[in-house]
Amino acid sequence: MPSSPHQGDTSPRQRRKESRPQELLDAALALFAEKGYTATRAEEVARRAGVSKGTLYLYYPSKEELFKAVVRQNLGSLIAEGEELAGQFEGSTSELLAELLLTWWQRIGNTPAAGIHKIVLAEVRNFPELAQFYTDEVIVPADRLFSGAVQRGVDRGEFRPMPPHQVAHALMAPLIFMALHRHSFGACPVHGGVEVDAALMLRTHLDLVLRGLEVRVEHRQ
Amino acid sequence: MPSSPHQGDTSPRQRRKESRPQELLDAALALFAEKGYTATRAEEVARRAGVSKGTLYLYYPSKEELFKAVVRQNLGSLIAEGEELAGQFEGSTSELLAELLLTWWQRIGNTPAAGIHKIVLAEVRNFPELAQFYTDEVIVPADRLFSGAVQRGVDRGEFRPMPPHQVAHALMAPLIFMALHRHSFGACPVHGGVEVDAALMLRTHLDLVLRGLEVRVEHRQ
Amino acid sequence: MPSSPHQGDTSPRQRRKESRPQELLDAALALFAEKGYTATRAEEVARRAGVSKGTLYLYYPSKEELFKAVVRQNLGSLIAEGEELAGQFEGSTSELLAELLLTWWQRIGNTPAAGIHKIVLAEVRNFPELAQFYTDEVIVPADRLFSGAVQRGVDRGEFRPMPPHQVAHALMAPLIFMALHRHSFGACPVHGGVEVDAALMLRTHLDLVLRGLEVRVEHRQ
Amino acid sequence: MPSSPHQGDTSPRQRRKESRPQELLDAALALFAEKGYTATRAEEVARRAGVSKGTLYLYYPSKEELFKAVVRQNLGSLIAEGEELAGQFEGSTSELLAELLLTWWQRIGNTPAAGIHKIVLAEVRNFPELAQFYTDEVIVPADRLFSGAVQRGVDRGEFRPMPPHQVAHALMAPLIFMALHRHSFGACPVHGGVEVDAALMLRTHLDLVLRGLEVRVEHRQ
DNA sequence: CATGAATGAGACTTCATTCAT
DNA sequence: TATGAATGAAGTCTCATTCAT
Repeated sequence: MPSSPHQGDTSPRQRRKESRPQELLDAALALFAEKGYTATRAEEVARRAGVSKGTLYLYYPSKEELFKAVVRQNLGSLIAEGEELAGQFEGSTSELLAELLLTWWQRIGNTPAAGIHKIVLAEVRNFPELAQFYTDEVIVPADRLFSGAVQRGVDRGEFRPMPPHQVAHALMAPLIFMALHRHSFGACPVHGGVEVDAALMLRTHLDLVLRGLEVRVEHRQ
Repeated sequence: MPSSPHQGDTSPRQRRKESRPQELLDAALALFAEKGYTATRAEEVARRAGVSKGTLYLYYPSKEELFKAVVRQNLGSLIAEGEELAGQFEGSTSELLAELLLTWWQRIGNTPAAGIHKIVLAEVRNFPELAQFYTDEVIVPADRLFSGAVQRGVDRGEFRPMPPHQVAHALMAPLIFMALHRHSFGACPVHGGVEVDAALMLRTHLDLVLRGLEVRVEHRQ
Repeated sequence: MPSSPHQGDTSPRQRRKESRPQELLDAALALFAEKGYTATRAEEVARRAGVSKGTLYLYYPSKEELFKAVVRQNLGSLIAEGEELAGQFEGSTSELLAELLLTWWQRIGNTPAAGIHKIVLAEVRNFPELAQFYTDEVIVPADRLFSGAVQRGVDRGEFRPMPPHQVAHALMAPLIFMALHRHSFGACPVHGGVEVDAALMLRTHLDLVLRGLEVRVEHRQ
Repeated sequence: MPSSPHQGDTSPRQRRKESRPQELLDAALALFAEKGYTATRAEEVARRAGVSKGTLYLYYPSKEELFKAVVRQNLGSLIAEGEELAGQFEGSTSELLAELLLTWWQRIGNTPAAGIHKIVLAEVRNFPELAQFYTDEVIVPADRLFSGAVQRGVDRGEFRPMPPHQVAHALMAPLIFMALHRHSFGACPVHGGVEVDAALMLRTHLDLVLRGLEVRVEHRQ
C-alpha cells in the first residue's frame, strides 16, 4: 500500500478530541434521561464518557449548556424524514400513516434519543427558552406532518371528516407514551407490572385507529 | 371573658394546625410538579404552605418522605370510582368507555393532582420503591379496569376481538399525555404552539377509537 | 434584683445574629488586607468569625458582595470628621494641618481599617465599579479637605502661594504610604529592614512640609 | 537551496526563542500588575507572550517561580544608577535630591516596571521570602541612598539637622504613591476624579520639601 | 522545543437537616 | 409546636500543572 506515513492527520489524540463532544453528549443523554437534569452530576457525565470532570468543561462551558446541546442534537430534523416520506407517498393514506408511525417508532421512539422527550417534558418549566425551541422544532412540525396526512386522507375520501389536529394527537400519543414509559417504568424492575409488547401495541393501535378513520359503507340488514 | 376558650375544636388556630399536613402536601405537589423533585427546595415548600422550614420537618422527617407522602396521597384509590362505575354499568360498552374516560379526565386528568403523574414519570428511576407502589396502585388497577371494559365489549359481541391491554393503552394514552402536557408545555408561554382543545380532543378520540372497536358486517363486493 | 425574666428581648441567640455581620466584616477586612481578595477563601473568613461556611452566605450572598460590604463599611464618612474640624477651626493653618494629619493617623492610618486602602489599591482594577465609589467617597472629599486647608493658608497669607492639590498630595502621601506599609512589609519579619518610627515620622514630616509652606521674611545676609 | 541554514543565529525563529523568557516576564509583569498574583491565570500570561500554556512551564517551573522571577528581574540594581550619581555629585544637595527624584521618576516611577511595587506591596504577605529579598534589594539601598543624601546636606550645612530616614521617607513617599496610583486608579475610568499632573506634582513637592529642609537665618524680632 | 488536551485539587455556593430558643 | 439561625456535605466550576504527540 503506497500510502504516505503522514496520510492521517487524525492521530489517535486528534481523533479523540473530535469525538469527545459526541461521547459527552451520549453520556449526558443517558444520564439526564435516567435521573433528570438536576439530579445528574456533571462529574458523573464525565466519568461515563471516560474523561475527568475538567474535560467536560473544556467542551461545554456549563451544565446548562451541555443540557441544551443534548436537546439540540437530539431534536434536529426529527421530522424531516417523515415529511419527505409524506411528500412523495403514492399509496393510500392508511398505508402512509402506518408507515409514518412505524418509522417514528423505529427511528426515534425505540431509541436512546427517545429519552430526550422525557427530559424535556419534565424539565421544560425550568428552562423557559427550551419551550419555544421544542415547540418550533418538534411539536409544530410533527403536528403539521401528522395532521397533514390525516387531512390528505379526508381530502381523498379515504377517511371520514374529522378534526385533523385531534386525530394527529390520538395517533401519536400512544407511541410517545410508550417511548416515555421505556425511560421510566420500563427501566424499573417491578413485579406484576403490565408488560408492553411494543410490536403488538403498534399493530393494534394502527388497526384500531385506521379502522376508526375509514369511511365505511353502511352495512345493511 | 366573654367567650369560652373551649367553645370549639375548630378555632382558626386549631383548624390551622390540623390542616398543616394537607397544606404541606398541596404545596409540595404544586412545586414538585412544577420544578421536579431535586430542583424543589424544602424551604420553598414550607414557605408556600405558610410555615417555616423547621415546621416542615415536624411533619415529614425528610424531603424524600415528603415526596413519597405526596405520591401516596394522590394515588390512593384513583381507580375505585371507575371500578364501581364499571361494575354496575348496564349500558353499552361504548357508553361505558366514554363514561370512564370522561370521568377520568374530570376527576384526575384535568386536576392539579394530575401533576403527580408527571413527577412519577420523571422521577421513578430515582426512587425504585416508587415503581412498585405506582405499579400496584395505579398501572395494574387502571389496566384491569380499562382492559376489563374492553373485554366486556368483546364478550358481548359489541367489539371486534382485539388484544385488550393494547386497546386499553391506546384508549388511555391520549388522555394521560394531555394531562402531562398541561403540567409541562401547557404551563409555558410559547408563541405559535399547537393549541389543544381538550373537549374536542376527548370527543374525537372517543369517536375514533370506539368506531375502530365496533364490529361491522363486512360489505362484500 | 427585681427584674422580670422577660426584660431582654435580646436573647443570646438574637444578640448573636445581630452582631454576626460585624464579626464577619471584621474577619473579612483582616483577611482581605492580609492576603488580598482572590487569595482569601470564603471559608477562612467564616472560620475566623467563628462560624461555618454556610453561615457566611446567610449574611452575604457572595464573596464579592462581602468584599463590597467591607469596603463600604470602612469608607463611610472617613472624611466627615475632618471637614467638621476644618470648618470650625480658629487657629493657624499650620495647626489645622497638623491636627488633620494627626487625626487621620489616629483614626484611620493606625487602625485595622487602614488595610482597606491596601486592598482597594491592589484590587480596584478587578472591580471597576469600586473605582468610582472610592473616588467619590474618599479621594475627592479628601482632596477637597486638604487642598481646601492649604488654600486657607495661602488666602490668609500664612503660606506661600502653591498649587493646593499637589501640596495636599505631598501632605497625605507619606501618611498613606506608612499605612500601606503597616499592612505589607510592616507585617513581615525581616532582618535589617528600615524601622519606621511612626511618631517621629509624623513629626518630621509636619516640620518639614509646614516649614516648606511658610512664608518667610527673606533673611538678610 | 538559496540560503544557508547557518547564515545567522539571529533568524526570526532564533531571536524569538532567545527572547522567550523576557517576553514571558514582560507579559507576567503586566498581568500581575493589572490583576494581582492570584487573579492572573498562567494561560493568560502565555497567550499574551504569544506562546502556549505548556511553553510557559518550559521556562518557569511554576506560577510562583514565574512571579519571583518577575520581581527579581525588575528589582535588580534599581538604585545603582542613583548611587553612582550621588557618589560623584558635586553640586548642592538640593540639586542632588532633585536629580535623584527626577531620575527615579523617569527611570522607574513612570515606567511599566513601577507596577512591580504595587504587586509586591499587595502580595508580600503571601510570599514571606519576598519580604527579605525586597528589603535587601530595594528598601535598604533606597533608604541608604536618600537618607545618605539628606545627611550630606546636613553635614555640609545646607540642611537643618533632621532625622535622615524620616526625611527620606517623606521625600520618596509622594513619588512612590504616585507610581502606585498609576497602576491602580490611574488605570480606571472614573468620572470626576482628581487629576494628577505628575510634572507639576514633582516640582511642587521638591519646592516644598527642599525649602523645608533649608537652613535659614532666623529673622529676629 | 512547542503544543494544547487532559487532569484533579480546590474554590465558591447551595440546601437538606438540626436544634436552641 | 414553631421558628429560623446554623451547619457541612455535596455540587458546579476553575485553573495550575502534566504529558503524549
